[in-house]
Amino acid sequence: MSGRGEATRQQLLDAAEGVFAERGYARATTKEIAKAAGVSEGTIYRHFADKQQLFQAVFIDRNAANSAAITQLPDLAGKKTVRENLLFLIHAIEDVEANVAPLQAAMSSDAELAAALFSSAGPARAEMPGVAPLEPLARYLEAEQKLGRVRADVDVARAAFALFAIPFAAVMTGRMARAAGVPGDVDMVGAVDVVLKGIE
Amino acid sequence: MSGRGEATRQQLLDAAEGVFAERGYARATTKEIAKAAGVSEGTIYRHFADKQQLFQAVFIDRNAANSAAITQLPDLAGKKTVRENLLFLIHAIEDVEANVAPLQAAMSSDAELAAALFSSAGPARAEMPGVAPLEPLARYLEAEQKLGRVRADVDVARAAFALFAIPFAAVMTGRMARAAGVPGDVDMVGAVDVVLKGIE
Amino acid sequence: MSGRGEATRQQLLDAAEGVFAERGYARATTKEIAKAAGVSEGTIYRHFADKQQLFQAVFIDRNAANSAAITQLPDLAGKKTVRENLLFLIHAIEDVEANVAPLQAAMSSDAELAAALFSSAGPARAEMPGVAPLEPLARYLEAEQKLGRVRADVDVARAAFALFAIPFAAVMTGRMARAAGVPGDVDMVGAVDVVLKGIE
Amino acid sequence: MSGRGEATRQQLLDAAEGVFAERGYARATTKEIAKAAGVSEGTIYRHFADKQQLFQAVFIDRNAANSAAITQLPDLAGKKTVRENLLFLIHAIEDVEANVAPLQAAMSSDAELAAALFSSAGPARAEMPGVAPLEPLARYLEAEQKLGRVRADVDVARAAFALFAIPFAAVMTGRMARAAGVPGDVDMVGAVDVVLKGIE
DNA sequence: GATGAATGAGTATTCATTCAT
DNA sequence: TATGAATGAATACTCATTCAT
Repeated sequence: MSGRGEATRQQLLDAAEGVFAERGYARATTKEIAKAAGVSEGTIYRHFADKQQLFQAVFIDRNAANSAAITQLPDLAGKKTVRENLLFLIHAIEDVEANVAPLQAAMSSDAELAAALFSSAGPARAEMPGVAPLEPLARYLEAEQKLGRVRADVDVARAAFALFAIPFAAVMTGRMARAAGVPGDVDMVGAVDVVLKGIE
Repeated sequence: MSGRGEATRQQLLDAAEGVFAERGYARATTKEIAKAAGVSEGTIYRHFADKQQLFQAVFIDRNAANSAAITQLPDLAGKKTVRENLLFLIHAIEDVEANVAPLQAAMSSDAELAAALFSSAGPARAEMPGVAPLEPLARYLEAEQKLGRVRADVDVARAAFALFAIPFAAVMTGRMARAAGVPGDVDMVGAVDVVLKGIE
Repeated sequence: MSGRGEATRQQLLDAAEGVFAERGYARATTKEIAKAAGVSEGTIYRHFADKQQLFQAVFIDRNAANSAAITQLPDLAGKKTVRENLLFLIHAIEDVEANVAPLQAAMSSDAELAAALFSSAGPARAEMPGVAPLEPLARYLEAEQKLGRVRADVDVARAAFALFAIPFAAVMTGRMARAAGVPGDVDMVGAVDVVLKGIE
Repeated sequence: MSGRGEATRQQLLDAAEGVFAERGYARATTKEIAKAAGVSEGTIYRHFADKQQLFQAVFIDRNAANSAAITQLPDLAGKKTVRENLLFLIHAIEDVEANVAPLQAAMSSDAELAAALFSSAGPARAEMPGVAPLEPLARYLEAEQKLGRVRADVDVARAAFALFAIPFAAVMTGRMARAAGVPGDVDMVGAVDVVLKGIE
């Protein structure tokens, strides 16, 4: 809320996000982050207790922005076609995952880091970054079910997972493929259409 | 003729797999790996040029065993029911992913590592660990399609991805959830049933 | 403005010179150098990119001081006697060589080090440490030749080498003898007198 | 004197000389020496107590061969011209120094190594490798002096050093120059001629 | 005698973190 | 607040040496 201090904090968060995403948590050095933020190394420690706290801050920050975007999506129910809405949703999830994936990867390859991050306040599963979109997706399907645009015998939770899995897997395998230097494009739309047939 | 040396190599591969999975690539120290293998640190370098090569060896080793198991699964076509076969396949994929996931995570959080690993002999996407099951799955669906047990208008490649995404996402999110100390069980069977409805 | 940092750098240069001279390049450990300089090991790398650059810095530093002393000696021509001047020169060269010899030894026993040191900016032979005194010596003889105090038929370059070789060999063999625990004194003055007879 | 054992010992000495000369003592690894000798690493220790003893053996071996060549040179006195004989001598010394120089450099840059080498039996200065040629050279001059071909007022010891210094310095500076990638040719003959003028 | 697998002490270098200015 | 010099613990890797076969 104040001037100088808050500004550098934001610079640090932005710089850190980029470096963490590019290099991974372990390979990201405080030196590089400081340089990217245009501040001295010592300055990091005036704003964050240590590297882990900086990571956590980035993670929370990014996730807040993303989940805000997704949470209000169930309102689409009833408008346009189900297919259009679902494709919209799927791409939204893809964006979210693409944003969080690098941070997630860093976390999931480092048990200690993950544990430390969630140790104090074990978050509800719904709030867990990366899985967060599941809930709004289920609620959207439920809404459409009430409107009769989704079959009554569909288990919305299961269906939500089947749909969510598509952009999730697409982003993850895409990352790996790119890292390996292989073209990793996936036809998400086609895959969603398959699932759609079982739902509508 | 392959006595002492080969045995040590195996011990190292086994120990390394565990440590890499637990700590991630960067946090895994050669010291810890050597200790877990019950050998001295120097011994690692008699068997592997460096840490990266050790990781690569573990990765290839594990993946070879796993993909062997999956590749011969398309033969199931025509036997039992499609649902039984698919559930069997999905669980097989789950096993594979569960095995490779930790190494994958280690890799995908470290772009440089991944690049180095696949740089020399860029593998075809089909051989890429983690995505390898996609191909056999598609071939299985194709076989069933010819037998009339899968709808003719289904794009088998897209459907395969939709199915593959389920155990893939289940394993990955499960790992993350466990790391975060949250119960992360997913009803894979239910999700597969949703997709099945669009296929059969 | 050049306070703390510059002081530490000087301490490091001084300490490193001693350790390199005593132990040779390879046997000189960064640990010992740091200890001798009264700083931590990490500090070395804040001032020098690596051990080799530290050595190079020491080498250049020492040589700069020494060659400055010698370069202005040709001005002696015409004053005192030729013999007095030459003996003065010869002792000056002895001092220079005594200073540079340990570093030279460290270098000449390590071809890769030497190559690396001079690779980028291949210096002219005249500037090469250890041989640097040759040129001023030749110029002094030339000046005396014009004054008629050195025979006209003397090739000054050759004569300079014959004279230069005396303190050079004296210092080098002296070092070796001392290392071997043998008294290695050489009568440089007598040797110079022999050469003088062929010149005057 | 026996078959296999003695042969491998010689192979090791030859290989070691090459590697020591090329890499210097510290940079020379037992692995590389063993490979160059075409034997296994362990074999070295069947023939030499440790790396230092191997170095010592090489050093003594090489020096014995060289000094044998030089010791019998004083017999030249009276034959041909003094200049021809001296040039012949100077080139012989050059050869000796060229052979021993790398080993010498290794030694003189490593006080501990030198001390260890000469610790047990402190050799007389005359036997000290690298300075060994001084004595025969002095004796040759003395012989010529008696024959009246060298001036009576010349101090043969001093003159010997002045002459010896020329090939010594030529070889040493030549090594350094070559290492630095600079052409380091020296006109030894011209330098000797200068000294000759003071002697004949 | 010879091998080569195993050792473990040692080395240069990195990097998160601290602290005087 | 910010700096950047200093730290020191940690790390991957090397290499002379040992020893069972």
